[in-house]
Amino acid sequence: MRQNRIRKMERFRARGDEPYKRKFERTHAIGEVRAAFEALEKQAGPGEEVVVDAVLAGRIVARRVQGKSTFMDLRDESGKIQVFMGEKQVGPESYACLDDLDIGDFIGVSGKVHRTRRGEITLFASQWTILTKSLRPSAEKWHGLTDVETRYRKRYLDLVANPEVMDTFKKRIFMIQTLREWLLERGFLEVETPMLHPIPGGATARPFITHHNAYDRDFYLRIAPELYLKRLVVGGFEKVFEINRNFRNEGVDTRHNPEFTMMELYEAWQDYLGLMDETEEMLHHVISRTVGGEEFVYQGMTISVKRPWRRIRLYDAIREYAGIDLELTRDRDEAARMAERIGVEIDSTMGYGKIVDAVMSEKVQPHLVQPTFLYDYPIELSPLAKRKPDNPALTERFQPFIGCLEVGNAFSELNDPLDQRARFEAQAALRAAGDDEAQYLDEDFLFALEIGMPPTAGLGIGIDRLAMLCTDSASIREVILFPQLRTL
RNA sequence: GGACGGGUAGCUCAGCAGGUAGAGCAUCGGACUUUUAAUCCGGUGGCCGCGGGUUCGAGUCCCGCCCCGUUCACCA
Repeated sequence: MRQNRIRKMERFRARGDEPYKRKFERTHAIGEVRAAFEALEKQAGPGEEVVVDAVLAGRIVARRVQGKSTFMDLRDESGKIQVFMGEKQVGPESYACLDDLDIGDFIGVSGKVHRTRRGEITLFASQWTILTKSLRPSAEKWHGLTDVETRYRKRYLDLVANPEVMDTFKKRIFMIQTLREWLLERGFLEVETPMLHPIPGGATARPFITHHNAYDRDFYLRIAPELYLKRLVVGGFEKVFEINRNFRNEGVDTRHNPEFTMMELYEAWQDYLGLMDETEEMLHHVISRTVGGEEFVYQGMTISVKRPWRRIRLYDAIREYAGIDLELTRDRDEAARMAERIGVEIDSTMGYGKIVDAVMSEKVQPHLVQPTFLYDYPIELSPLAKRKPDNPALTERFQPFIGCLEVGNAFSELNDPLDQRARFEAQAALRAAGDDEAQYLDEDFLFALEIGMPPTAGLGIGIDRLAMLCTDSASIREVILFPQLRTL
């Protein structure tokens, strides 16, 4: 089949017609000409014929040949239009060359746009030219491309065969743009911090390791930008954010890709409750703009982002949904017994914090369909968050959940350098005890805190998960253009 | 890493009682100037994921491996 197409390509060349053209001047994108035509039709009187002259370019996605007339569907990024070519209209010589076209080829066409008798907006061609010859067929016209592995490994085929996939990614793009504009309008400055970290910090996760040859040092792909963004706040930036990739060397599933996109912001003079208000406003704005309303459906769940959102203390949520009161104890073993009694599996390596976290994910999270903030987390789970003044076992931290997905994480940032050092040391002890996800001690970050970071609140939003919600995608791979698969 | 499901033509899929590998679409040839999943007639096309085994004979049964999906474990 490929050989056949190469022969056709060569025939164009033999006729002195380059099959891989350079620039092509269009008068309209396909979507534009459709809109222009429909607008004129609305103005036109009854029986009055509407015609638009147009030069269009696009990929042939379907072809219906009828002897001396041929219909094709032509698609560009903005839409699809039917093209009619008649032997009389384009000339017999040019018409004969249509034999050398295939589905997948790019052509340029000029002519007049009318409606056919059957009501289809159609470009009646007077001339056409090959722009790019395709040498391989992509997919079947009716079923498209459904093989998930091919869709992910060869995303270009997915985009060609399944137009709704492009819609999904355009929604993601729009969502990020809306988020960025919201932040910029409120005076946040977008910054870029390193991807290569000498010490991986800012989250509890296993890092990817790489090597710098000239320095002969190992570096880690960042697991979070947090500690660098806070250094900027130390330096005097008061409102900063970054939208960029994080890398975590963990398992891959429908909600986790090894590289994922995170928005992190830091705001001086703010605390977690104030930031909760801002987060609610921000997510409400971004989601409702992206899905086109305050309600949307995610995996069969109807979700309303109408404000105000529910706010519930983590321990209260556990009491409500798990029926146990973990706040009564700080003892690891007792917490483990309570968790096991309600069927949550606990293993001996889990500390108090992880037990609370396990109960939350298994018993609480599945109920958080409508937007909900959980807040006030135990200190063991939050080594970078400020303690609550009235209860040093808790931190000023919250997480927004929507559609049972955890979409973010925020807290009043710990800016007491001595407390931060003690927390890092506790993490180091966990690490020594075999927890390879415990956080590393970053001496320079502590130095920065000793210089002084003003009161600050920080927020991270998982962009991919937000995109999943806005596009009703069951898997994170549906919202990442090139998701990570095993190399073949 | 475990469990379950899957890998057959370019695409979407059938075939499993072990007996020469099938359909639709695409493609190639023929008819057709208003079709839109066009229609009608005829044709081409396959390391049946990879490797081993059982058998006269394996897409089909057995063993090992690879890849994908779902899920559990770990995590965001």
